[in-house]
Amino acid sequence: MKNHKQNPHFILIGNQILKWYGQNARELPFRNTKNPYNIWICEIIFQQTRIAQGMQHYENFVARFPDVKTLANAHSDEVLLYWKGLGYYSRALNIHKASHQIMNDFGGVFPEKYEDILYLKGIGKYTAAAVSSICFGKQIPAIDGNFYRVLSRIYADDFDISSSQAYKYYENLALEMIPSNAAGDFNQAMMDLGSEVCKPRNPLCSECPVQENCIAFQTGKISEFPVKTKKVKVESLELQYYFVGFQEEFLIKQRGDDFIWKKLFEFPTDIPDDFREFSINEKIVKHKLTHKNLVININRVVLSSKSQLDKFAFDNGFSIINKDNSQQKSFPKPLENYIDGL
DNA sequence: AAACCGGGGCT
DNA sequence: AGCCCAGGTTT
Repeated sequence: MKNHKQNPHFILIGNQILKWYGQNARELPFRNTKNPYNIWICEIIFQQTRIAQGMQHYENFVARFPDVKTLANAHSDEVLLYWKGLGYYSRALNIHKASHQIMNDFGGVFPEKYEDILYLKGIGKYTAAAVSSICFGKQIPAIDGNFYRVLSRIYADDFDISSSQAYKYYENLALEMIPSNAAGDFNQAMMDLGSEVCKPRNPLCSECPVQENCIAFQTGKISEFPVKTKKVKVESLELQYYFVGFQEEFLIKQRGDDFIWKKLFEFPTDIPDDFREFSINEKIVKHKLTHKNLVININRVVLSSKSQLDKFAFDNGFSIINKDNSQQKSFPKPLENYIDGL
């Protein structure tokens, strides 16, 4: 690995990026506050999630849960409901757990120490650094995908950014680069530069404040960086569901917190043998996740009376929900689509 | 250190 | 069809 500490320009680069940010910062709702609660929520929502995709969720979430206490007092099912469609549902459950940690371990006040923030569920080094720098002025770099991409291009680093060494490497580099007393703005500058200019594809190098110092650009090799060798394995999987309904009501059950779709609601995955002969395979839905290609068989069991539905639910531990109330539960996307199409 | 995890948007 | 995204947790 190269040693950039001998590069006399890295402080200059940090200042160039910060100056660019002063003139080109995106106007985002959470840029108007340094309230750690709001910054925390937005950082979690925007983990692995595009700004445009998560913006409405952020607005809805902080409107319903404006502070730690409100969040801690809510039921986890309602927190999940506000997460519907975002994916990585562990994030919602962890936010809820962390709100309890803040109430119990920090007297309901969001902690200011980096180590305390890192201790909270769902907060790793990136998020702890982001909150620390933005809300509390700590001189800590928040290393995210944008950071890797921008710096790997500037220095034409050809080592794998998904390797565990990359974090330490860029953390050390960033510490030399952050303008003093401006870590929060610098970290956000890297996010904006990475998403608006130094984009994964078709970067706008003509608008880049560090174009002259970017080795990848100067050597015409922008498209070769960052180097990422990790390949995503995609597994095919078949799921069975039985839609058991009568008139406007049907059966649901809450998932466990293992596998996918943690704590979301779904249809029965199995039914007693004597009902299977009355089920028809109504629909096959294909659903792509990042790591799994799902084939979902939705079988339908039509019952002949309300009392039959009630007995079915009681005997097998299912809950009954009315189609009109299904919006109040959080279903996986393909099941939500099925319900909407009823 | 490496594997795993949802969904949407983009090319 | 593959890649990416304001990463964290588990093994």
